[in-house]
Amino acid sequence: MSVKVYNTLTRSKEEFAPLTPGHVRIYVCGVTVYDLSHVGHARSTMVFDVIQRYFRFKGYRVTFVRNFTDVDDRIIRRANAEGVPASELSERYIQAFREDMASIGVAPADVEPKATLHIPEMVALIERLVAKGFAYTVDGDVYFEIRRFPAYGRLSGKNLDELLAGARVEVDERKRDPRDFALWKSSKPGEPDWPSPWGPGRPGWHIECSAMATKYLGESFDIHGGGEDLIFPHHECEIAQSEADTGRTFARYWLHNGMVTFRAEKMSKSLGNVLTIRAFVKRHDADAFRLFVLGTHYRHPVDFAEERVRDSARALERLTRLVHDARALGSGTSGALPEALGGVRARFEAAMDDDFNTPQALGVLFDLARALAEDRDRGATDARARERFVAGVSELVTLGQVLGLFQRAPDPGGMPGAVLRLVEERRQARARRDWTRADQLRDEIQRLGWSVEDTPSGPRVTRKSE
RNA sequence: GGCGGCGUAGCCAAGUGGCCAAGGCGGAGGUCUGCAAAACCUCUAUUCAGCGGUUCGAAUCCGCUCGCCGCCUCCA
Repeated sequence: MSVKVYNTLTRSKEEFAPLTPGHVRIYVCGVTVYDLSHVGHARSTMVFDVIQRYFRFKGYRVTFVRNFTDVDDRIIRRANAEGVPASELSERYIQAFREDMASIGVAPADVEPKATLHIPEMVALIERLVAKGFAYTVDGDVYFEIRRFPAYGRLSGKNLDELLAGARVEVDERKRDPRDFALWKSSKPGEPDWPSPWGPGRPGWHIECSAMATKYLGESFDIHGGGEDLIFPHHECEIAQSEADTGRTFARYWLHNGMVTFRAEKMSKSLGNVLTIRAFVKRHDADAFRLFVLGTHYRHPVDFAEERVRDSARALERLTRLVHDARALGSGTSGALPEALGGVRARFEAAMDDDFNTPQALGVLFDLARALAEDRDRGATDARARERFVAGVSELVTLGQVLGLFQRAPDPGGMPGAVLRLVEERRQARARRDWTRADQLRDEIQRLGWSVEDTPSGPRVTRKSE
């Protein structure tokens, strides 16, 4: 079965077929590194992480590029405010981004290019656009001339006249058309700059993605992704720059994720309603966040709420218990998947093939989980149920990992000796039916931040969440 | 104002023309258990914002109304 993707360009679901059979090339707009990333960035990055994982699962070779935009007004402003070079500031937040993404189980991209390391490519592209008559120079600035590219507005569905009527475009008399956008900006005092044929300056916002995508994926490639807030102007401008230059289709499928909102408003720096990934991870489990994010289709908005993440954590607990229980039974199985599980993968793939319908795919996993729990409980007396259980959990883990779940190794212990001793003492107390002492010990263990549950196979000790 | 989208059970969320409207959380009852917790089982929307239309048949298509959001300005 082939994958269907919703293409913003055509506003419809299309059958996905890569330009090169068997090889998917994806470019996703990363972040502008001027501050810590928040859960909105996390969602976007995670969504494309899952898409990328799914293509690999389907057997495609994937080249996945996610850039860092490390030259920008906000970076410069902040760096100047802090009195550090812009490069130092952006490098700091690139590292922070990588740490944050690792903490929520997002895999690194195959290529993670930085804009400032691709200035020559950008300059060359701008030169070609000038030479071809798509761009013009004014006082050391270079602008893209929108009228020369009739398809401008197609991606975002903008009518060019209405764009003008909107009139929130800055008025700059030097531009031939107020809607023209900057490819190159001449440097001002206190700004980093690079040499160019038009004098020292820095690249405009959109040009870096055109240059880097082409460098790593070719003039024409398969998927370009990003948040839906990038559709206009960013992606619109990328298309104009790249296609004006090459005369070829830039990206063939444009995928956009919905925003994370907070109390129904878009989470963004300017509204001041952001929660950083860092702050988030202190309070919640990474997989719970993933379940929370993937529980909504990637194109729809997600309204962030701590209590909903906690709901996801409870749901996740059901899955992880199954995984732990299966590990306790040992992993040796006959490999052959019991027939009862045959439909699970097909249903999972059908959901994911349909524009990455992760909520539906998760539904399949929970259906599986229910069947597995039944088998587990019968496993004590029923060998076939037991075998089905172990094999089924292995399938659950396999499919869960396609969604990026279950990446962490099973808890290696890490239990303080004090807790360990109390647990053992309590076990002995229970053995001699000293319930008073046992309950005292349980309270003590809880005060240390752990909880004990008694199961037929002994006490189950876990770190207390919340 | 223009463009795009959303409104499904207490909460979250799939489903977009035809079996009983997925799944999760919560809730109720039950099993298990020294207790507790967890787990497991069963139940939990005659109904899909409202109104009208198309159709043998609509949550799903069309129209209108109401409410909400995103983009049009830096933004994942």
